[in-house]
Amino acid sequence: MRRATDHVIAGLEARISSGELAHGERLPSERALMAEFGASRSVIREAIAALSNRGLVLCRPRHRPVVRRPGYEAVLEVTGPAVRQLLGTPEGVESLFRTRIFVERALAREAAANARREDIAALRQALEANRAAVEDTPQFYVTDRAFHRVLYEIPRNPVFPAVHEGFFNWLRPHWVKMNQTVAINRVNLAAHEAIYEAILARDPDAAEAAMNRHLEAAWGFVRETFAEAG
Amino acid sequence: MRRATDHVIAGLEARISSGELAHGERLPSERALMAEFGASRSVIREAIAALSNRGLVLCRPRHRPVVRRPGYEAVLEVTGPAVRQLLGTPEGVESLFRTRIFVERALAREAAANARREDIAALRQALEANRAAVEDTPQFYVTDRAFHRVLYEIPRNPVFPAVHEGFFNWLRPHWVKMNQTVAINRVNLAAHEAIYEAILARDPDAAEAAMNRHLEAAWGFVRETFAEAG
DNA sequence: CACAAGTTTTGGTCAGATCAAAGGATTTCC
DNA sequence: GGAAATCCTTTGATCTGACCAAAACTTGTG
Repeated sequence: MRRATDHVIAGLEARISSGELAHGERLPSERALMAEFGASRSVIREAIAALSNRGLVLCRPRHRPVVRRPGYEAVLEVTGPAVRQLLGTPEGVESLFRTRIFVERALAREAAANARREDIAALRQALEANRAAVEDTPQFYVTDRAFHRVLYEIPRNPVFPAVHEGFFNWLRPHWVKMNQTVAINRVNLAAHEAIYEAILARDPDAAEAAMNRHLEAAWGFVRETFAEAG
Repeated sequence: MRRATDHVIAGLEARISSGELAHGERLPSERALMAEFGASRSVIREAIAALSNRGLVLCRPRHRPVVRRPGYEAVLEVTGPAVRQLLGTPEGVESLFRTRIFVERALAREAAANARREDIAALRQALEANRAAVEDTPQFYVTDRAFHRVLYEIPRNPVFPAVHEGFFNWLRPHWVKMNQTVAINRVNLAAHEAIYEAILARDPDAAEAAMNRHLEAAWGFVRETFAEAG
């Protein structure tokens, strides 16, 4: 039992993945599509909504939907609303943060074992940006994020940068609520330095341990904020 | 700029998370909802579709939507269609498989370091099921999956079992296409034994290495199948 | 050539109607 | 009495046609 909507979805999906509808191009108007597929606007509209939820088109209210090349970022973006549901509860936040810790410990190990020369250069550059921004809390957040980003790029697997985006976007609300101070920035800077040193020394165990200390401490800060906020 | 649909979505979300609409209960009929929210069926329908995409309700064609408690499985399920888009390309499959390898290497290490007595018992039980099913290929697939599942449960973080579901469901089509033979089953069984031994010996490095060999070999089998299929 | 005003297109929403499947309620039959 | 077949109401899926306000496009003007 197929719904008419499914037919339209399949048709549009085909036209997108065949490249007939190119990335960045606007979708035909709803009325044009109803002529093309011989369906009413209801089903066209429903199909477009479905494509939007699959990350194939980007919909803004009152604007023509825009075709997007499916990518890992799109997947994470689509996942956003569902994840936010889970972040309503403290346990949800903790689960997600601990997942992040798990991933980044492994990333630190991976970096120590396999980082190339250019990776290490990128890491050092990010570290210097940290140092330069240590007095400027908002800017430090940006460079902090960039430092971790480098680690997600080292495996050269496009899934990881997308996961990085996901973690940071989902957890940001809980992060900015935190009391960010220059003192904490210094702690984090020192932690980054330790991680960098361990990676430079090609010592996976030390890198993992340093990352673990860093993120467990960060989690402690976040949890404190929770406790205060009640 | 708010759309009427957003209002209905918010209203239903509230009624769900407040428990007024309990898990497993059926949503009111579309006609009832349009009376309640003073909106036309179009917006009600669009709102329900949106909730479905957020994993808050489960929709089957021609059936009344059913309320679901938001959970990590729901998130992964919602992500499914988008991920499947990416799996259309061989690079997509490889990225996802390598992500799995990355995660399970870390899980093996984690297990060796922190598995409790009951975890190890579960692992041994799963391993024995592997042994018993080694001649029965379809059954071996089931027990194979169960063995890996145990590893995802060891960190006691609800995100991981959901990720396990995701990996297996997404990759299953590429797995079943593979030439599964008793010979391959034996290879995998031996690999599982090696992983188990390393975890039992509390040797993270050996556990990670064993897992790595296991999954790289598996990836080799999958890739061969690709090459044959063209 | 840029910018403002006017016109057409188009997404968001509504109202009302049809149809076939789902879900009960009812009756039939062992 | 309980399982199975049958009837009837509800309800999801789809269609038609319409209206409005915001976008997108066109045109006139400085």
